[in-house]
Amino acid sequence: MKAQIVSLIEQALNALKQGENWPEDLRPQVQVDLTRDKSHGDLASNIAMTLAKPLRKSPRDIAQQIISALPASPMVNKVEIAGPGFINFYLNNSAVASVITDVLGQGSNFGRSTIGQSEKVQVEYVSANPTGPLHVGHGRGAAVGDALCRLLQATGHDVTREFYYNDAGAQIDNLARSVQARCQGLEPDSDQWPTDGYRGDYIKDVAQSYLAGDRIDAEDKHVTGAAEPDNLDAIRDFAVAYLRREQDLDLKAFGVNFDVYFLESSLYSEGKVDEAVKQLVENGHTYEKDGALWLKTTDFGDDKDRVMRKSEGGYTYFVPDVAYHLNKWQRGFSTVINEQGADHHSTVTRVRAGLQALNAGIPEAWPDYVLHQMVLVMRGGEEVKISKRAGSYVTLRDLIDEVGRDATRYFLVARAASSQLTFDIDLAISQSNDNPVYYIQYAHARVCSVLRKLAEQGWQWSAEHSCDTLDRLSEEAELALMKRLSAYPATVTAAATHREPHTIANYLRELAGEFHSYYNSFKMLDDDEGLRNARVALSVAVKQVIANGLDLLGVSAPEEM
RNA sequence: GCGCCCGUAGCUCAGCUGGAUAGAGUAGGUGGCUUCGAACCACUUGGUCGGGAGUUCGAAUCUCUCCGGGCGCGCCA
Repeated sequence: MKAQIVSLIEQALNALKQGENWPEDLRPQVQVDLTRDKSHGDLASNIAMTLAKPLRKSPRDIAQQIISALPASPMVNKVEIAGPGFINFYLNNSAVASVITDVLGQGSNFGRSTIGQSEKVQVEYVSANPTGPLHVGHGRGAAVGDALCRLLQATGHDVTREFYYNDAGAQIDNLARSVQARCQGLEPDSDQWPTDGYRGDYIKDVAQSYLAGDRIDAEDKHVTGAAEPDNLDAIRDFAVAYLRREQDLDLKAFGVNFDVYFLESSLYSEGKVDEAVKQLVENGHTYEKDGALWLKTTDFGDDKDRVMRKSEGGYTYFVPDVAYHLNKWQRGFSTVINEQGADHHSTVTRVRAGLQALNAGIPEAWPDYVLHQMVLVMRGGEEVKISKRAGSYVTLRDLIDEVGRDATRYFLVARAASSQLTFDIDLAISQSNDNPVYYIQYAHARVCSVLRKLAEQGWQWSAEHSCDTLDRLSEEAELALMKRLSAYPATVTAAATHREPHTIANYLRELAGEFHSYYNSFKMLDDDEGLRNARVALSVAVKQVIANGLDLLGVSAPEEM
């Protein structure tokens, strides 16, 4: 209905443009918003105020001209000028109620759109190295990244979900030596414990499994333990596969899946790293200094140049990173979104600089980044430090087990990624009934309950027939609910374009709140058949939109609780 | 010192590309189940939107500058 009002205003403006001598280049953007206060009507536009300066007239005069030029519309009851020059539109009830017909007709497709035009988009998220179980920070990345993917799919993008991990290099060597030490019966506090070794108890589990000769089946790796404590290579392969499998299980329990697992080692084995380096050297953006090879990232906005090849001969991590992103570009992803922890934000400039230096026609601001800030974990009133090496640790699986999958996902995705997040485990566990996610789910379950009750009473209801009775919905609460429902599609597209899945959580909270309030004030299953059918239709529409929205967040919509 | 993020009610946080009297949860207070599920609702207490300056019809929102907190600033990833 918003689009129709915008169209009416545009027609009025075009008419005015003929009569008046408006500047040619004046192309006003018509903005129409749902009003916050019902005394301001249903929809309002600030167009007159934005035109005041270029036209050198008072906003209220312009508003009056626009109103006079507005074409008649069956959905508009009244138009008023208010305040400094707002144009307020009052809609008739049937125009507002048409959203119910839309929701019931479109079902799970309500809110979905094709604005993405099947653009190939890749989202890389989690991308944890296989050196330990996933922790809360990874959980936030998983929740945000997955919700982003769902949003992009809902808006018509062709989405690929990708997980990149480092299965070679110094960290993996540390891992292998740590497992080996456990195989030899060493404890982390031993003098002989490897420097920078991983001290967590899970290392002991890996060692035991290796010595037992277990077979490990991870998503992309299958390894049998060689049971030889001296064979560091075998231990390395086994440990990586073991921890990859653990992460797979964590992600599966969290309801997060990937299309592609990309191994850093493949970039080396397929010569992609050497190719990228060669290209960078040929393009003249590198130089030798102190026995190392440097990339002049300062040519592309970095504050200092970066070492590509260390004096000992190995590449620094960002070289395979650049090769990896070149590979993404070559795979045809016009948009790539990297969801990462903000502690790695320094890679953004570096990767982009490397890609520019390749001179491969990649846009300067490519790829996109969504960076989430740190998660502060509270337990027993104290902050739990996350340290893999120390082994003090809140794993994602602990959270799922203790708090529940739905609540964990909701908590981690309900806040803006740019804000730090305090996850109070005690609160999430002990007061789990006051959890906002249950509040939303409860609204859904309530409608399901109403439908069960309806059937028990022997009453019939169908979406098709109820549409004739929607004019019975005239209570303030009902009109407000319907307006809220009609705002859903725009909420979805905005969340997708701005990459802000948390706005869906906000929307659902408000929708659920309005529904609970409505439910407590009015009887759904009224004896009056017309009124009853109309109210049930509204309730079912609310249930549908809650289900659609929760699905975007990866949270379930239970029929009973 | 430089870069990024944050600073809104006691606490945790929303406030869409600037819009009409700043919102929610939680905590505190008072009420509401013989009636569709009380995991709910109604009312109520509580804020110089960190400070200051600027941009304009209008700023929590944009710009600048201070103050405070987080995270980065490796020939680690």
